[in-house]
Amino acid sequence: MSKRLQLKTAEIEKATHIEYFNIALSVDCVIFGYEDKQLKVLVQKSDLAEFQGLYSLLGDLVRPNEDLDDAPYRVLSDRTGLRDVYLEQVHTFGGLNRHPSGRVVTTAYYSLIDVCHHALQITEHDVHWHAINDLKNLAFDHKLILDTCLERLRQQVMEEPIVFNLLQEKFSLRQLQDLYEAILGVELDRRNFRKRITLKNWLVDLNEMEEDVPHRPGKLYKLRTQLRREYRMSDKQRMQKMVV
Amino acid sequence: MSKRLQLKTAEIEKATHIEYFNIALSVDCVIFGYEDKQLKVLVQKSDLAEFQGLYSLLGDLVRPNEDLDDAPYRVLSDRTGLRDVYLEQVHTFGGLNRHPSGRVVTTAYYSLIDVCHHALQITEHDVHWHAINDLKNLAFDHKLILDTCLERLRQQVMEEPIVFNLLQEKFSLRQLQDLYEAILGVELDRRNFRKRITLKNWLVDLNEMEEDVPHRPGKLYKLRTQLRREYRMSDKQRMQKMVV
DNA sequence: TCCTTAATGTGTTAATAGTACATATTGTAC
DNA sequence: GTACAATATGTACTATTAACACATTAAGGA
Repeated sequence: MSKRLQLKTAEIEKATHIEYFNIALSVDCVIFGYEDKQLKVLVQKSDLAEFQGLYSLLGDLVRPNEDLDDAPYRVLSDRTGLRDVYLEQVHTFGGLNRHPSGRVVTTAYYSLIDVCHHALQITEHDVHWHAINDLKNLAFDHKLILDTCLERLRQQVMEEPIVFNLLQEKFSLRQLQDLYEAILGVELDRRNFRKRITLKNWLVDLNEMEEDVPHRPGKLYKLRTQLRREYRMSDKQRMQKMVV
Repeated sequence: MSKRLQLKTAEIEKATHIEYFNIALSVDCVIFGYEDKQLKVLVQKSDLAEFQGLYSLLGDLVRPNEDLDDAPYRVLSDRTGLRDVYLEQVHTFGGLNRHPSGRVVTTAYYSLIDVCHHALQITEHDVHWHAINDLKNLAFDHKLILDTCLERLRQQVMEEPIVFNLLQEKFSLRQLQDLYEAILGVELDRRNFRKRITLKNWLVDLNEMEEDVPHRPGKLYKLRTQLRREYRMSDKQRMQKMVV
């Protein structure tokens, strides 16, 4: 696509003059994981002098021939090796000075992935998991982006069966409750938690037991196959399905 | 800002080569109004041949030196004369072929304004209110944008006191219920509705009565002054307040 | 003036969801 | 086999939601 493309609308005709195309568009991914009873996020060392010593989220510029919603999918695929991840667009941040190198507007997505997934491979040595609670500062406005995504995640976990993307296929109710507590940052009553979960009818009892635990083993469950399919899809895939 | 700006990060250094800056960024506003017991939206005739006869939302390209969240505010101000409107960012649409003239990514906002506001002036002759229920097609992907914003509005009306932006200062409970019904598209029980509203403690009884109605007049209420201030602010203003 | 009409204004009950809390059971480890 | 620690389950209380019926007030016409 050339910058001298055939512009047809009045509003776009002005663009060539004032160089409207001088805004770059990026995506930033808040990639959540769950490990050691802690909610974690994938970060990397910032490569900007301004932010020396700070971590930043994983992101990239959107390519000229790339659908916006494909970009975070590509970032996930490139940096973690994972495909078919859960992805959700959250907010677009367009402050004038959010990027020290120029005008970059970024769309934030959050993703939920299984830290133990066999296909997960983090090759870049400076990319690593970091507990949410220990992150006070991030490069750019990435702390704001993280907080915004975390808030959205907290809103959604009680309504939609999405947290299972953070767990392995089989899990006990205790593990599930630990996860919810890590996400919400509160302690939950075990009996009421079990009641709420069973009421939602999301789970299937596998009639299997935990193994190699230093206490009485709990029953194992998995997410209903139907729901597992539905909530492993990216935003874009879901939207396409809605249209169909 | 020159296109030859000092790029510092690796990811942005690639930009100059591949012409990443060839993506234009726009905002589109779903401006809701309420009239004749119907939820309406401000639309205008599309000026593109491809969409002849179709309406489109009000939008504009984001200016190089303009904060993203300021752009819809400017659109509102330019096209309706209104300032201090309620504005909420909803979603960013970045499909490859959503704009026939080139690559334009758009961030959608919805706004709630009072159709009877004294400062409201729609000067452009092709801009007008259109009932939501009669709109089957819009230019571009604007029908999808409208639907997405409407869905978000429906999610929010029961939680936050925002619908009052659509009404004049004084209103009866019947008028308020009609408005909720128009937004949600369902009929509500009068007694349960009144109970829910009074429980939320949003309203102040003005000890005044409706006048010039062809039936028994109802009591008039207004939104608490505190809330009225809080929920008349734009997204950006609220976020700034949160930081402070 | 009185009666009809149409809308406002309020209360009760049943069902459902949510919260607080106690006891029995099972497997591990000593 | 006994102490321990975690699983598993039930019950009473409260709050919220949903369904539903009747009295009251003003307008308008006979």
